[in-house]
Amino acid sequence: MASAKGAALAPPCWDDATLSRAQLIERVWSEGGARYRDLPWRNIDDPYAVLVSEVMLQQTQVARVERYWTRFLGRFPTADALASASASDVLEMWQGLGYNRRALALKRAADACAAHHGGTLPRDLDQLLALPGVGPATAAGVRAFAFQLPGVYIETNVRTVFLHELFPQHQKVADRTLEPFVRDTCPLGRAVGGEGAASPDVRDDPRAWYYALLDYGAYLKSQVQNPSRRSAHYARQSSFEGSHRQKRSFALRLVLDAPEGLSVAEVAMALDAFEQQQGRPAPGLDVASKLVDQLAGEGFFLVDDGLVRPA
DNA sequence: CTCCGGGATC
DNA sequence: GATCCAGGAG
Repeated sequence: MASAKGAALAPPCWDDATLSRAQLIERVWSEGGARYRDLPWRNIDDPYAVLVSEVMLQQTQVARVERYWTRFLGRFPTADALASASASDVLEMWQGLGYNRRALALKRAADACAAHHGGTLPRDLDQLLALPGVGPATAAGVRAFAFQLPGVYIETNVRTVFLHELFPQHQKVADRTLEPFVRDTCPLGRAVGGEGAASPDVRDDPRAWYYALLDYGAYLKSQVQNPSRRSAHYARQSSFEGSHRQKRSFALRLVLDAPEGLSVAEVAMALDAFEQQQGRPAPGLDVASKLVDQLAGEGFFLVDDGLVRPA
């Protein structure tokens, strides 16, 4: 008899699963529907606005994104508007949200949409994946939430539901293993290329389905120990205090506040003061210089003649 | 695989 | 103090 543990013994099909396909689908609609979150970026048909939400939500909690999304859309209402903005203006709007690279990537994605897609977003999966900062999850999210198209959308809440319901005793379950189940439960939506109103039945809508999955997953995590820890892709992250990441964020904040530009020496002095104030040794000029070069290389800063300015 | 932000929450 | 977060890129 097969052991219940180990990724190799994952149920290969529904027949071996702890729950039938119909049972799982019913449970998701029921549990997710009962805990529906009426978030501002839901049930909107603006693909750009959906993209902004998806990128903001990458590794970032819903409660934090709520405060940023509305403000960001007010300032950059369209992909063209974002493409026309300066990187520093975008980064300023992003401050406090975290993972500042996402802001640069999102602006570059808007640039690409303005240049190659007439200021709109493509529906095609591969064209979405070609956009900076858009991976499998974000692309599937845009397709489901903006275009109501079916697909495989796997992120932490979706993992939570499938791991909890279908792999309760398994460890290190890969997304590759979940994929067929996720694909097989997503409704197909209306016919490809179809026009007009969406199907009157919400249960045919991939958008409503994934909302239900997200809401059920988010709820589950408040009830049981995070099932996503049993994902093969789960990884703890190093602490933030005293990290290189923290120095990056400090340097970015510093330079954004100095549109006229700073010398590398001035950046080094500010960083030294910050570190010492935190009870840590001063990193010194060498570290600050490498930090500036790195951030400049990623497009955060412009450096000319030893002067560091916001990009 | 590691790196990337930053705050709420426990 | 740890833990987590609608992930993506190198």
